[in-house]
Amino acid sequence: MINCSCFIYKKHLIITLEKSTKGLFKNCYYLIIHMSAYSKSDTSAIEALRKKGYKATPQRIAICRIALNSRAHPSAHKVYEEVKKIHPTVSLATVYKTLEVLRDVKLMQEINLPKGQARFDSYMTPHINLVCLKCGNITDLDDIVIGEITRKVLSSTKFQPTGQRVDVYGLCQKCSNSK
Amino acid sequence: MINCSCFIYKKHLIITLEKSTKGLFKNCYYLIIHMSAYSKSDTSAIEALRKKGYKATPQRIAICRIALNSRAHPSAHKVYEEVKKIHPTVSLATVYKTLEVLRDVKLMQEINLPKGQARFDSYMTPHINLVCLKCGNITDLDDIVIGEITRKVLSSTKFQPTGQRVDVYGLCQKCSNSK
DNA sequence: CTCAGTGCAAAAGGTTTGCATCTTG
DNA sequence: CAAGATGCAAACCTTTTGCACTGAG
Repeated sequence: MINCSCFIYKKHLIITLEKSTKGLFKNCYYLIIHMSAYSKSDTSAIEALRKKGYKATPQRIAICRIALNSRAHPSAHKVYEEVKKIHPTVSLATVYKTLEVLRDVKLMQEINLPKGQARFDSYMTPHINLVCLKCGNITDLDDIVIGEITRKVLSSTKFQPTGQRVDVYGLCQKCSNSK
Repeated sequence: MINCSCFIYKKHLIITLEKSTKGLFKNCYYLIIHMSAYSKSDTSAIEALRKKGYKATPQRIAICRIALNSRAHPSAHKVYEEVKKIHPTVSLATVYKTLEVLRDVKLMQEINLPKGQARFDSYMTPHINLVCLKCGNITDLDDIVIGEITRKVLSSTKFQPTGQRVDVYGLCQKCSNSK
């Protein structure tokens, strides 16, 4: 076992090499590893797709990598922009079809907002979306209250819940300060 | 003070006249009053509009009457269809503009759903929307849990909430039976 | 009498679809 | 090699906008 200090910067894991490890990599002081290339989601996404009978095409894997690793709640168009950097010939239609598939295999959910396009959320644990009405940013907030909701629906109605969404609209700290 | 029995049938208040009151209306045994003509929302909507500097035009009042008295979470187009029965020349653009105004004066909120158009909800007390993924019906459910959400956001973040929405997706009783 | 509101038509998105071509399993 | 996926363009739909005209306050 080797101990070394490391930190994460813009989706890269940056490892500072100590004397003991430096010898292993000539002329190197740091190891910079792009995390998405090693992220778990690739294989787990492929599995999830195949389990439901979907084919794991390169386009779909690229879309998964981008959409599932982002906590920024990207729009379909934003995902498209990112995917194009890897697959320049990809089409918006494919992105839409893939996002539909990812919803089907329960890897993400859709957030529909007033005025504008759908946004996508790969954080599937029930949570609160804090939607800023000024800058449009969406941040997630975990809370136990949320788990109660499905339980209440089940106990008081004949409705069969399969998913849920909790949005709180308002102003984020930045926007309420600058108002 | 006059006591008489009455009941409501299809938005009409039906008053059965007793001996004591019968004399006041010659040859009448019932008074049938169309409630929407006397519903509170007309005057309260007009007040709410004027308070914010909006003019209370006949079109707006008609849209209020329809949109605010419906618990069916109508779409903009559905509201338009209904309003046209009263104002045949009304345009969809006016409906959209008015719904925007009604949101602004806090008389209703918008529900954005996957695949399709926005739906409108005039029930402004925090509640749960039970959205059936098969038939598209939306029913409301009151629960105290919901009131907790804003409180939690306030106590654990710097976010300034102004509104909220809780949707639970799934199958309504009818659809889960017929599946 | 004035400014906001209306209605029309056209524009502007975002999303979906049809279809020939290409790929995965 | 067959079923399914891609990519392109066109179609779709909901929503918004521009503008001349009308009506509420």
